[in-house]
Amino acid sequence: MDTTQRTDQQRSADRRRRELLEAADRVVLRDGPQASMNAIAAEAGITKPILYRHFGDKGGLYAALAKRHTDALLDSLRAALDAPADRRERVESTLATYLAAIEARPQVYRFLMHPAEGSTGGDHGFDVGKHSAPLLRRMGEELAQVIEERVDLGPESQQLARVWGHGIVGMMHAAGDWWLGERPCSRAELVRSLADLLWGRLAAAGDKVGGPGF
Amino acid sequence: MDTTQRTDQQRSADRRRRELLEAADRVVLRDGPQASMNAIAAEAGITKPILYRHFGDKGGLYAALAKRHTDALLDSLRAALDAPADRRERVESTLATYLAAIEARPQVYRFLMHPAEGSTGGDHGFDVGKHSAPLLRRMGEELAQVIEERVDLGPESQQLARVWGHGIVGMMHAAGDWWLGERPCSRAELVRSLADLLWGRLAAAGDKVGGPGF
DNA sequence: AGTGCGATGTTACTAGCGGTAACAAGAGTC
DNA sequence: GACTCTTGTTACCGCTAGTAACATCGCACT
Repeated sequence: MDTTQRTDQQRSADRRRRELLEAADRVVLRDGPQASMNAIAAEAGITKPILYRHFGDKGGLYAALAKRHTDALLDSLRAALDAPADRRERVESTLATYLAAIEARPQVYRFLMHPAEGSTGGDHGFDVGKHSAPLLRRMGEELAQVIEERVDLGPESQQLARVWGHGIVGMMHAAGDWWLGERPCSRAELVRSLADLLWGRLAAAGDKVGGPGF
Repeated sequence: MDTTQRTDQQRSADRRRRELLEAADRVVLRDGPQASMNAIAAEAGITKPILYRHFGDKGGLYAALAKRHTDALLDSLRAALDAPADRRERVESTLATYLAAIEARPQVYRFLMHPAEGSTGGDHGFDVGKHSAPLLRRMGEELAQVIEERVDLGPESQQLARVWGHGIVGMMHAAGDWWLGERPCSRAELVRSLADLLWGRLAAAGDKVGGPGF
């Protein structure tokens, strides 16, 4: 039968694909997101057309690469987010997990967030339009779902949860990006400061001397 | 004297530079951030080397272009941020100003946030490393300064203000990006939801039925 | 055996990019 | 008139993403 044959072939192709992805990973981690297809092919010990047969174009390869890392990060975030602890604790541990991840592998992080969008060759540049940083979107949606499941927000809870999901993820991302560049404080301090912000300390704090009119 | 002469020449060069920037603006707004130097030169009615004499390389041109828009946006944000009103009002009007700006000119916004980082030609690709989105950084620092000037945060206020500045800007950015893509609600609703988040509604809300253990 | 077929791999190429060198021409100064 | 500075050009380099055409191995089928 050709079913078993096709299965064998497909399995072999899948293994090859994984090997190629691992090679691409090494190159991207070494050369940054602007790693060339030639360099990736060389690292894998083959030549360009094979890469194109497997992934279509550069965008396809990058999307496959990003999906792997995104899935891994989201898994660890989910674990922190769904832990049986009180809300503040869960928020802090999620923040800490994210920050630890980007601290441990900053190149992966940069690749996921700024994946070298401007493909220059020809008109076949992969459509960057909306998919600028899929990881952020996915994290936002994920968080929104958790919020909506577990927090009582009254009517319009779904919409509010989505706004908050994307907003909180953006806060975490921007603060993490800045922190990674300047390292102005420890990770624990950053986590506490952000959690304090989410816990309404901005509203609770008083005005500074000089009055609100100035 | 050659002082007046040089002044004349410089003024003429500056005018030319401004014209070139406006042409580049038109092309970037039409073709997106991956607009080619050839296209920009053609739009300006000249050829490439002139662009390179004025701006050094593509990164220089993009930086000059970004600075113009960034300055303009920051000016209007500062106005909202420094208005003589109470804190919540100021926060809401700043959020509204930002969202109105990105809604009015989404292409400008995309250019500022995702400026086609991966320059492919040669090794002279402009160093994207840390300067991924200078606008976000500048906004974060600006906001941090305002917070530190006007809000009483006790000791370590400076560091806390900077974390919050970058965090809030990131929240605004991510939520705005998502909102611009999906338009799930009106601008006013988004502003209120985000302000509610900053005002601690996440901490104040109760758990949903099912208990915190689930 | 031989014959086809589908995957794997190569070399050699195109078109377009960022960036530069070399050269031509106008304008003001001595 | 010669000298210099700025503005502009054409023609090129090395690189990129992506493709076409050809070679080759393994396997099934008759």
